Amino acid sequence: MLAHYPPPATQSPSPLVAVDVVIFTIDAGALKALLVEVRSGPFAGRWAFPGGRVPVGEAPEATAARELRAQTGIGDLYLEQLRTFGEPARDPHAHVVSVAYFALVPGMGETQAHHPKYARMQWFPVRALPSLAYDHNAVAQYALGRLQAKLAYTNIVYALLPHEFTLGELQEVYETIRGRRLDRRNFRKKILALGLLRALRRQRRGAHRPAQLYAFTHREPMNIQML
Amino acid sequence: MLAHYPPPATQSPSPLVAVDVVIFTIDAGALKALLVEVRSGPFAGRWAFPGGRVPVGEAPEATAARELRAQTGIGDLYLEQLRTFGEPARDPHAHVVSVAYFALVPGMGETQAHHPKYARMQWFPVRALPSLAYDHNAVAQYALGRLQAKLAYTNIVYALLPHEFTLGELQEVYETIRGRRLDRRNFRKKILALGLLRALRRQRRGAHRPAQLYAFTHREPMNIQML
DNA sequence: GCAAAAGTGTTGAGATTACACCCATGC
DNA sequence: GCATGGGTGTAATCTCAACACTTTTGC
Repeated sequence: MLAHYPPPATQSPSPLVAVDVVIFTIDAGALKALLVEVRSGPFAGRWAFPGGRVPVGEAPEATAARELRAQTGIGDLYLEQLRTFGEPARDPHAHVVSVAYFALVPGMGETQAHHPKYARMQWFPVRALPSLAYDHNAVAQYALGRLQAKLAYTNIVYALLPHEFTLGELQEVYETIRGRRLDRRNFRKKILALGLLRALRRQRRGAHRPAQLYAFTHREPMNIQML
Repeated sequence: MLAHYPPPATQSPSPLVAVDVVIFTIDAGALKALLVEVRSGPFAGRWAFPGGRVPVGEAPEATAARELRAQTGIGDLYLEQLRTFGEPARDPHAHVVSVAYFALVPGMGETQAHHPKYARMQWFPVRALPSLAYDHNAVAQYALGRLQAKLAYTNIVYALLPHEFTLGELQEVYETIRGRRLDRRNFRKKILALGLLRALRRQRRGAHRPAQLYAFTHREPMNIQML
């Protein structure tokens, strides 16, 4: 778009611009985040959140979505800006100002894609992350705080759940992220009173008594007092 | 710090990095923001939030604090990151990724400093801002939303008030920012019950009945359910 | 029949709202 | 004396938290 403006060689040097994406999912009753192994540089061999450089002419959010799709195959997800991390020392190789994003994908994404930049890719439980490259442990902590906070006053849980789910599964997501148990009767009263769910005509059959299936009436982010 | 790493001429070009600072204050019973007049470029003559380029080796937050002090003389203030705006089209001159900050200064700062980059500097009522340069109207809207939200669950009002103040003045700040009237008795009960204030031994004398003066017990940001 | 998850109401405590009158001062 | 903002309490309502038993199914 702005290609007719040449790179500003005459201007004073600027830090590099990058994005990092913290992708959360719920898997096996645990909150997990996707990490990739850094292949080269001072942090080679360490785990980090997926990301990449922002080229001139592309919005950082577009870079985040594009890199995510390229590296993981994940296309449809909830993506919001988290915070920008710009300490000069966060990357010893160069001063990189990184816009961190925060993404949610529903249960088990089959993310087995590959990317030349990274050796491996794996979901890690958020409560037990390894020592990460760059300042990514701080990024992870910030992202978890944001997720916990937004769970209370928005409806973004929808992005962590498949299209149909039981109230038990929904409650389990809340309990997993907030890290404490909730009363089942109070939870159901509250969530149903909000009118965000519609009961489907189907039930989930499992090892025990069948459970009513529900779906969200709206699958866009809304501000609502949930908990 | 990282001066021994030369500017990455070998790397692909990166957007420029800048900061913009939305400074709020309460003045004459109105919420105001500080704007400067852009002197050159496509937006010459328009108003914008103060800001500047982030040099290699400096954290964006440090740039924001430094520019603010240089341009306005304001040194001691509340400063937090707001959000990063990086749409390529936001600045027609070049792709500038700008980290926006959000600052609060207590009543009437005597900010009459000058800076060669800007012609004029002036406080504008936030509810009646002119058409701003870049995407700064969107930045303003985002900042106002953040201020309103944080007023409800933190104690950051302290940064908008002088060291001593009356409960009436405190309530007026809340009413100004939230844009609606509050019940005086309920407000006082609530705010005093939080234990964030201590009554001083002095009173404010004015045109009418003298009012008890209060001060905050803590002047650091804390998360607390205020309203 | 038994283990395991689903489903369902009531009560008490605390928080929030609504509301009206007297007080101290400057002019 | 009057206009103006300061100061104070109570009752009704709503919200939130605590709490136990029955149902349905697979095995």
